[in-house]
Amino acid sequence: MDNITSLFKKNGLSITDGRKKILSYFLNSEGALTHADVEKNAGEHFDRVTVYRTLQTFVDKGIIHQIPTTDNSILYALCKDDCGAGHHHDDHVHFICEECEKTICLDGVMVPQVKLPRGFKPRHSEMVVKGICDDCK
Amino acid sequence: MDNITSLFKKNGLSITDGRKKILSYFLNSEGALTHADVEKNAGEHFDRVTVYRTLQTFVDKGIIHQIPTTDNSILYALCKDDCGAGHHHDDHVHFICEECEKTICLDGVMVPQVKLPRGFKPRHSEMVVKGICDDCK
DNA sequence: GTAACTGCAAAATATTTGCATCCTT
DNA sequence: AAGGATGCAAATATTTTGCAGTTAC
Repeated sequence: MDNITSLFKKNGLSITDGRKKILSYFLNSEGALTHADVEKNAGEHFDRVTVYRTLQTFVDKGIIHQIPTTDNSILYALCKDDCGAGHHHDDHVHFICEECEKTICLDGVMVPQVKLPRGFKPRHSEMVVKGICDDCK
Repeated sequence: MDNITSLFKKNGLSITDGRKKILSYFLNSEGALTHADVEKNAGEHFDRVTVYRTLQTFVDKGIIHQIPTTDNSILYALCKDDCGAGHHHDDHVHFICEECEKTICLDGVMVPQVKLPRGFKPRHSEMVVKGICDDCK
């Protein structure tokens, strides 16, 4: 039983051809992908709706996570091994380079907790840092 | 000639009623707003298209900037240099209530510094926390 | 008067939902 | 066989574009 299969099993997902191909695409790309990338390049034609549902399922199960962007296209990237359904505790800081415009996952930099005023219940925190990345400096 | 007028002048923009009202809304909110916020709450009804174009113009001129989120809703906030003297609207955390959909500026909660990997130069940090606000809890 | 701005209509895109069919277990 | 997954069609929602009328300078 390969990695992909066991990952699906672990999350209670049926092992289907489409899911295997889409996840393989992420593993082989080692980077963030858009919905359009998946729809066009995941190896065969997948219905647009199937891609929406598959990506959402992967996000829900903690297999991939979303990276915020300012251009109306959400990026998706693989999560670290220890993510599970509901708890993306690899919630890390994202860095946007103002030079090359690339968005980079700073996997080693966790979003810090902040103390909120009385009565505020946090559910999800996001932190985006803009500046100049290592390649462009 | 007030702040708003001179700011538009400085950027070569015509001084129109709509732009003044939308920018005033940002100044009075002192925080991040979505397209929908502007369309609904900027003081009068603005055409959806006008809001798109106005926000884009402000971004292009460096009057406001975009804060990416993962839910397909871009946040817009005033840029530092254009805030009133001594006011640094961008340094605090923004809270978005998932119940009432309001965006709240937590003026007392500063965005924490994070330690970035070698070679990364931060210029600007944003932090957005989503959850349930004091009113909706 | 001219160029820039706005609003309406409509086109183009993107996302969600319902349902019938097919596949996994 | 049962429940989940997929694909198609269609309903919604979002964003962009074209153009004619209006406003700022």
